[in-house]
Amino acid sequence: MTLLLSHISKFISLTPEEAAYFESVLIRKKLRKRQYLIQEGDSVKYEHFVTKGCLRTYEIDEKGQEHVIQFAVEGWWTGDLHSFISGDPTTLNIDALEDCELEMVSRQALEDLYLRVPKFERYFRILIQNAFISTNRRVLSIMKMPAADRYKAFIERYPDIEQRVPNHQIASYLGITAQSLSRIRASLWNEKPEQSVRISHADPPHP
Amino acid sequence: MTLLLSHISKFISLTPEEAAYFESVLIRKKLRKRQYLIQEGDSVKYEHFVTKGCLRTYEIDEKGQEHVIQFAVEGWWTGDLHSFISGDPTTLNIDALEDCELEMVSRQALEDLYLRVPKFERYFRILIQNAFISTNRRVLSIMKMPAADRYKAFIERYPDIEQRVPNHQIASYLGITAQSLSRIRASLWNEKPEQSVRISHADPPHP
DNA sequence: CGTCTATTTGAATGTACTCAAAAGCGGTGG
DNA sequence: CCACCGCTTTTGAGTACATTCAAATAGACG
Repeated sequence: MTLLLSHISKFISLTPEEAAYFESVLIRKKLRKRQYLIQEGDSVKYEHFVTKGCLRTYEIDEKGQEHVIQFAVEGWWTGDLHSFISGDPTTLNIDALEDCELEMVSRQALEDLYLRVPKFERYFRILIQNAFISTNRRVLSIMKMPAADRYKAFIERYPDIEQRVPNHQIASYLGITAQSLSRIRASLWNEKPEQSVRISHADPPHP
Repeated sequence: MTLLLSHISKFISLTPEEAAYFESVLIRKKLRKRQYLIQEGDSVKYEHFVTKGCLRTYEIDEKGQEHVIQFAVEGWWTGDLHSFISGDPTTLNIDALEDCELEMVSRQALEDLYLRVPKFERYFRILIQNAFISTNRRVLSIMKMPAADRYKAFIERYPDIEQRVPNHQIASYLGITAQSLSRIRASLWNEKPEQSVRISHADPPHP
């Protein structure tokens, strides 16, 4: 069974026919590292499920600053729901941090799917519900935790992502600069020196 | 037609029977100012639609600091989706800022409703979708805007709420202290003195 | 009126930022 | 294979914005 179908089956159960129908509307796509999936100004036509690789969603503000909104790895959906639904041009960019493989559903296919297999309405409701809950948590964590704690929480929660994504992008996700993150990491070194040797040749910085 | 039904009819259309069935599962509730709707530790049994009044959702951190997550006025849903769905005890508090009237749906009633009138699955999917999109925007605005701009954006977007809610709670919603908000407001005074007298008669700006 | 809460203001502190530059790492082409 | 180039990470110094603590003023409500 594909990664996507097994993901779906955690929430709803499909007959073989329903599963086959669903698979028939999917579009597959490969992306090379650094390629864009979506660029600012596009009208977003698909929602994307990641079967392989890692992507990031970010926005660029007036000052040219990038703000990372989301990382997506295997088993995650990504895209821009707002543009996907409204058809408005997106303000977001999504690009591949690694070579990627995606399964995509178009708006039309999804609407048809909702009518033909209403269970999918439930599947996506639950997905979005979970996404909503976790975004809410993120708002709270930005408001109530200092940056260092947010970083610790991040590596706790997404240890896999932390390994695959450059620090300055994690910094952006956390809402701080790369420099600040670097200093935070340095201060964690002193705090718990045991954990510092995890990767390999990483010596504690030394003045 | 009730406020709730007219809200629903913006997204799905119901037959009179479906509407009647829906209304039959609703529970009405009144709340006096300062009363709790939900308290930390509760297992949340209902989602609540506000037909009258104004409520706030907040969390208290280890240091005893309150963090306002949401305000809800007429036409909004409020509650704790996470606890509502999982049954876990909530970490949130919701209380009434004014005397309130609510319509409530229980988890069981909602599940039954989904089965009997699957269109509701769509209604709530769309609701949550919108909530998700706007929370995402909030994350971005916290990350990329200074507090003063966030405040300006807030009063633009929710002029009604701004009138009804004490400043220190707006400050909390914005993720800043009441003192900081007070200084921000003072600085807006100098910046655009014309707007400061909005309520009474408009004098030509004059330093 | 008096009490309680909300708002404002001041002064000192702190956290994260900007600007700038050095060091580290990785990929590419000669 | 190595030298070079570009990008990432680190470090330093000075700055800005928001915080804390404290106290005064202003409003609301009984």
